[in-house]
Amino acid sequence: MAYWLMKSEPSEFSIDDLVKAKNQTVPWFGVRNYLARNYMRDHMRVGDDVLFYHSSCPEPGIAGLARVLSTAYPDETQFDKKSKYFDAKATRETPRWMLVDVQLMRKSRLLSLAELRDTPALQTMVILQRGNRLSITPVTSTEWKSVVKLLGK
DNA sequence: GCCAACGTTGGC
DNA sequence: GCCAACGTTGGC
Repeated sequence: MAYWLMKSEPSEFSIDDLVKAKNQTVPWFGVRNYLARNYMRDHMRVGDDVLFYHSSCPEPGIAGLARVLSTAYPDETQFDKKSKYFDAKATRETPRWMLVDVQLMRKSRLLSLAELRDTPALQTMVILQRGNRLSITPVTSTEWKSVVKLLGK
């Protein structure tokens, strides 16, 4: 069992969108970074736990808990000429971008970035390291437990 | 394969 | 809107 933090811009896809989504599940489309892709393709397993993080917004922070619902499969948006995620170099025979399905466990209070920074037990989080911009990062079990504790219940 | 230029991310 | 950080591109 592994733990992950996955960033989403709420203007594009928020925790409330996930609450409303069919089966409260979303294909994690739009990742266009190789390391983040590799985490999904090579390291995520069904049942892994996910921190759903809101980025590039007025109140960045953890907005809910989710889990990995599928193994990796091709991201359809890479084939869609009308999508901003279209990739001319990707083909169905040799897809370049893979994703997993993510299902809501529960929406939480917003655990703000400031609060994360103020929590000694969370200083090791990749997302808090200087210069880190990766949209998917591994989380340790210790960090996970600390976050759940801060969220309460 | 190097590396300068350029583009993107994302908090502030 | 700024800008630090870092990934990608492309000429050589």
